[in-house]
Amino acid sequence: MNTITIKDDFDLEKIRTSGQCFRVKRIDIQDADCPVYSFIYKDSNLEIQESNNIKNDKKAKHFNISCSIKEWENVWHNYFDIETDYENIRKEFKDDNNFTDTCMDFGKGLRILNQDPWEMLITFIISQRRSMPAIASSVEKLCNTLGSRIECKGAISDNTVEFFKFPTPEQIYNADIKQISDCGVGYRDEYIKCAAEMVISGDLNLDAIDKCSDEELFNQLCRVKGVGTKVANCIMLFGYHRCGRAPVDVWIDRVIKQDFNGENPFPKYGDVAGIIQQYFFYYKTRTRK
DNA sequence: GTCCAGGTGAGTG
DNA sequence: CACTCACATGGA
Repeated sequence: MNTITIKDDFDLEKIRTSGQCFRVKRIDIQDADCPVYSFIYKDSNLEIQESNNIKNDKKAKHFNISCSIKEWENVWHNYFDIETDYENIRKEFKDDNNFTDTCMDFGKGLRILNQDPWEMLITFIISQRRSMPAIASSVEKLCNTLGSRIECKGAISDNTVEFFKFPTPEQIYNADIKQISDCGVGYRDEYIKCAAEMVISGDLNLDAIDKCSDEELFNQLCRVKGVGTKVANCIMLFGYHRCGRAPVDVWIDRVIKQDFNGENPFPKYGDVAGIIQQYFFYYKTRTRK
């Protein structure tokens, strides 16, 4: 176990409930000040726990992590988007209006994660017309049924933990359609299998399109059945870190109508529109106002 | 039972 | 282009 220090603009509980990641687990440990959070990225599993032992620094937080410092730097530092200065972004748009200020204050500590594009593609195909808990449930079933099992040692919560990787395109394509359907994905089962076929055949190269412009990347993603404007923007924001993209779902639609007089505010946020959107989304879904 | 959820594809005008 | 409608399922 190792210890790291991060600027006080990083909140694990907010990230877990922010609606961009659906496999983060919170493990409440008896007699511990802070819960342990478990994250998965490709083959890697991270357990991370805020440490309350060192409380002398107000501008920084300290965390115990299950991985090596090297793995933190190689994988998780980028995953959590540590290099981006969110405080500076919030400062830039402060006093824009009351609502924006409230949301940015409320959501301090959120990050836009750098997640696996393939996982984002399937996860957000599943997401349409579903609640966040329902999405999480389907994704977990998909992993547990079709994904490869991994055992890793040196965790915080226990000596060894097991987890399931997100299923590969091959694992999904080779699965019986009923296995996919049994994950509770409804009519989206065919979309999921289709997407896997496109990736396996090379028709859609998820690595190569990382180099594309926003417009071209958007168009490529929309070629997949079940991927429309909103889902494509989610994949771009959470899988390709295109922070100028602001997905408009039912919640953000309410923000535009209720809090901006029906006028879409996102164009004026430019290349951080997706980040501002995330503050709005988090506030709206948490408070349900 | 009813209503809603991080919407989209297909059909029509 | 804009508009309508069906769509499977689970949680509140």
